[in-house]
Amino acid sequence: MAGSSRRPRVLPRTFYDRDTLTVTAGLIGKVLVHRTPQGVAAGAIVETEAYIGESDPACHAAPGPTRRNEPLYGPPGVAYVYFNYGMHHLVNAVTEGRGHPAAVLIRALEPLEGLDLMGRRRAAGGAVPRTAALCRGPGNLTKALGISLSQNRLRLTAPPLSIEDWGLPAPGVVWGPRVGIRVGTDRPWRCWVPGHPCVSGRRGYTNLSHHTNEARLGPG
DNA sequence: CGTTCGATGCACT
DNA sequence: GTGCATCGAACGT
Repeated sequence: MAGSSRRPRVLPRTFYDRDTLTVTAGLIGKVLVHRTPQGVAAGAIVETEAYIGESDPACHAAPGPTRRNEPLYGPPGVAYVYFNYGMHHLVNAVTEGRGHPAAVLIRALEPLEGLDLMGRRRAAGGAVPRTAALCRGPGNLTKALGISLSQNRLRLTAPPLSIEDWGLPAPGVVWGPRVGIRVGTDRPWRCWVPGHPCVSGRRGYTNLSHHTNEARLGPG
């Protein structure tokens, strides 16, 4: 089998330098990896959302260039991390870029490596979440992987923070409205693996497409 | 099962 | 001063 010798391959910048919805779906099944002195933490991406351009009212680029959203205007393949609600860090992969500000929010991972480390980071005095919940939700996955503003603007095409192809089978995906936003909710730019227990939202199987009328096989 | 609501810090107007 | 690309506990049905 040719695949048996396949080594993890870091996605090149050209992967991100494409239509954002293509990247949004393409990232499903790829692996987000953070290598730190504490150890390696990695998980397969199972849920993403696209934020595209100044005309998208939910995109941070909507007000035009500001100090915070500057990475969106830079080259693709870079991490855009920001701090929200006074306690959560959210990580995006910049796409297109170069004057066309857009990014893919990474919303959930299936934990693959460094589960103990993730559990320690998530517990923080409390109980350790079960495995499926370690990286469920954009705020939870950054905590589990140790991603904060220190990782803002890092290239995703090289360690310590990278997105890689580990040769996992490409899962089927569905599309639906983005969640957690108050504007731009009409755009079906959320992409996820239907029924996957690590997808955010009320329990894994409430995310089956037949429960979400707007869900489709394509973003429209 | 469902919905509401407080925590908490910072970018932006 | 306002409003968050959230989370989880605390409630109501």
